[in-house]
Amino acid sequence: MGIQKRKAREREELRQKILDAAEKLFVEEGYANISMRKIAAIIEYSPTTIYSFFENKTELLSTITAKSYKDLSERFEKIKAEKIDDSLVTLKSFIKEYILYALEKPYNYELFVTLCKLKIKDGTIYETIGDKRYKIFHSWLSLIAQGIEQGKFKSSEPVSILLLIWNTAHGFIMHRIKHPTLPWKSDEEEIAMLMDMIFNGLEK
Amino acid sequence: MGIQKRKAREREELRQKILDAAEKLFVEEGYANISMRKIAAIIEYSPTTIYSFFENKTELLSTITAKSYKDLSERFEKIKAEKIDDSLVTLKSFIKEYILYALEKPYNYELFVTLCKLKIKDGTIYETIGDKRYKIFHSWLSLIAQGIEQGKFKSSEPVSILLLIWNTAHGFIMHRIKHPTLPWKSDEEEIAMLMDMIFNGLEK
Amino acid sequence: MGIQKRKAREREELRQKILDAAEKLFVEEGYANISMRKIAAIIEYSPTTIYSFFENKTELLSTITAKSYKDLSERFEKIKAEKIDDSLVTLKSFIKEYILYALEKPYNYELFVTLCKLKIKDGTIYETIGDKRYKIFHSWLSLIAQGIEQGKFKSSEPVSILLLIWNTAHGFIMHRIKHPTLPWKSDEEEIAMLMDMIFNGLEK
Amino acid sequence: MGIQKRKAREREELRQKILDAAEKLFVEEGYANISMRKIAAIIEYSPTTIYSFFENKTELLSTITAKSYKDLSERFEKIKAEKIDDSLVTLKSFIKEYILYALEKPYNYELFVTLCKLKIKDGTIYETIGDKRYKIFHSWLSLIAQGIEQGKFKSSEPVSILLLIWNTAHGFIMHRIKHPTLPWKSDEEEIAMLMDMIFNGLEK
DNA sequence: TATGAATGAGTCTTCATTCAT
DNA sequence: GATGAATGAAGACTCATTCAT
Repeated sequence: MGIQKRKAREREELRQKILDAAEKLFVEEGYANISMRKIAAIIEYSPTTIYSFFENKTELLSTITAKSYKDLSERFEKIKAEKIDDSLVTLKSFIKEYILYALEKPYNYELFVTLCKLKIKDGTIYETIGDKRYKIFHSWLSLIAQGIEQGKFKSSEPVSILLLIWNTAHGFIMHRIKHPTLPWKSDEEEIAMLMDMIFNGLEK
Repeated sequence: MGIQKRKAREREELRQKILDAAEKLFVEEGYANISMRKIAAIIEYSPTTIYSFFENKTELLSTITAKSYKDLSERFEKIKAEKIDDSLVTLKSFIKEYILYALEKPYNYELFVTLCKLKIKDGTIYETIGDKRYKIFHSWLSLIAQGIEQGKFKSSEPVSILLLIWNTAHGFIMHRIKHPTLPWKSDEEEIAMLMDMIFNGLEK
Repeated sequence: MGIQKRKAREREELRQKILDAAEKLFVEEGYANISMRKIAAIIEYSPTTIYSFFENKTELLSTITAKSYKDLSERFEKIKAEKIDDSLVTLKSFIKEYILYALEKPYNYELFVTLCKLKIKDGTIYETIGDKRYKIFHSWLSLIAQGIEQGKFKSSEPVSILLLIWNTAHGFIMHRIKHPTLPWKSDEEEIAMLMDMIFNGLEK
Repeated sequence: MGIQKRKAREREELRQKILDAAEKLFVEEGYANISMRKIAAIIEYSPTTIYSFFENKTELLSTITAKSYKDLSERFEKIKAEKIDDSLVTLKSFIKEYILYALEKPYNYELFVTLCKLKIKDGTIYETIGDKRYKIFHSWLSLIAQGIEQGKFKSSEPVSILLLIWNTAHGFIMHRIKHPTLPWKSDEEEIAMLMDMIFNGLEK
């Protein structure tokens, strides 16, 4: 039975190599320039082999996307696990983590932003990519709600506050990524300035 | 003479149809997926016809871009013409106009954002698309500098303030465009909330 | 009626301009790079205009070819007109003229060589381009025949002698044209050397 | 193993078919009119298939050319190997071989002649096709030099003699190929006549 | 008579995908 | 399970040619 196990393991490794190669291309040349041939060339297998793992290019790409999103999700799970009492402090670490992740893996962030569909209904936020559901902003929203209850915000509308924060973070991230030649300070400093503006603007 | 006029008009209309089709493709499939063939298919003419209007793909694309930017530029010229005394009031109308324009012509805005290259050197901002130079943010920057001199801002760094404002506006615009199903309030209200946050956050 | 005359003259001039432009392209960029568009651009008329003079590209090109050949023909007529007594002297001036013309208008020469069909039957030489018949080598052949009668050649076969001479001239011309960087002497000297070799080789 | 061998053979045959088709096009329509599509049509495969054998059109064409030249080269190596003492005798066999090869493989010869670039500097001859260097005429030149030293030629300029010989051979070859309906004698006889003319013309 | 407008076929090349093995 | 071979569709672009005016 050891043989079968090894085979399965090797196969899983090859699958991973494909995904890594695709992500590499994605990061280096952008979404539009991922080609099955190029992936095959990197892993030194024939293009056909890729098709034994993924139905077609679309499936491969959406697998990568899902992985990106999962990565981001997991980061947040870690923070949540730390269980900090102060709602705003926790919220701020979420935001910071979000921005840092985006700057670290800009292409993944762009993919996520491009493909994620959001809907908010009855104070609950639905986040879907393809068929899968996620819940990153869920925690943001409940932290904001807590903050409102504790009388910390000028506004009393959690959804509006969430959007203001999310939009603002996003704007910074995109410009930071797309205009690297602008005179940015260090990421730490930029994020601090941004946070200052946001929370000075929103807190009572 | 009437015949020639009509012909010229029809031709101009066709030219416009080409540009519209290209913009449509841009927004639906992204910059990389604009193809001469697809444009031709949309306008129901042969690809060759497009070449009777534009030298090549590059020229076509830069025409679209330049037009977007010119539109935006012109809006600002109008505001500037109104000559308001209070620097911050003027700045706010600029920002509002910027956002309103972007929401009104989202394709144009996206193109502009995608292709515009910015550089700031010695407190001057250089904005280039292809070979052409523009100067939209110029006025923002000097208004901010004025505001600083008048002791209105916490920070004394005009460039940082400019970037904070610009980023924030951009983040709102993109999300407002890309996630239309989110529970946005009216544009007026959203902009008001955004401005509140920004200026409460930045002003002394 | 002067008006009609003028119109006819203008039209003939335009036709000539087309041919000149085509020949220019032909000389500058080679047979393969003559395009109707380029011709039209040179004469500053629309491509369609050319079609009112020539059925199609093929007809235009064969017109040029015919003209080239006619040029060459006429040169020889001039020499013939000079009526020199000594058959070999006349033959030599023909050959020299042939080579000089070819070096002067190399593209025309190439066209002529490419398109001319030769047949020799019963000591008579038939030279055709398309449908037209010419008679350049006719005179060569009869001069050679005279030379043989006068006991000047080793061989007594006029056709073989003609071919030897023609081949040899052609080889020099083509290499002279195609390999301009080789260390050629002046055309005069090269031709003299060639003639020496040919006639020392063939004469008794 | 038999299967793999057969496959390899079939593939090699297909490769050869591509080269043959290209050569056919070259001769029928000229170098400029060889197109990947036309080749594909001749071999009844899709154009893409050709790209699995050759990187691009340039590589295909230079493969043909290189092959032509190599063929010719090898013939000469054989003669050289025979080491004959008399310089002029050897030279004559070289020339004869050159002509025979050209008549046997006229397409190859034409390609070689079309693409080979020659330069002579300081009595050395440089023969290049694309990037590659060859040395066919090298031996001719040194044999001629020997002949001069042995007082066999009227002229004492090896380069001029080489060119005279080469030009003359070329002229015969091209006409022999291009005008097959002329009343040529057998190749042997024609070559003999040509040699007679050349060497009677050049030798003391 | 001359042309502006339009096209279909062709140029090289790349790519996702399939199929027999 | 992996692949070599092959393809059809698409990419930008050029050109000879036609047709209505």
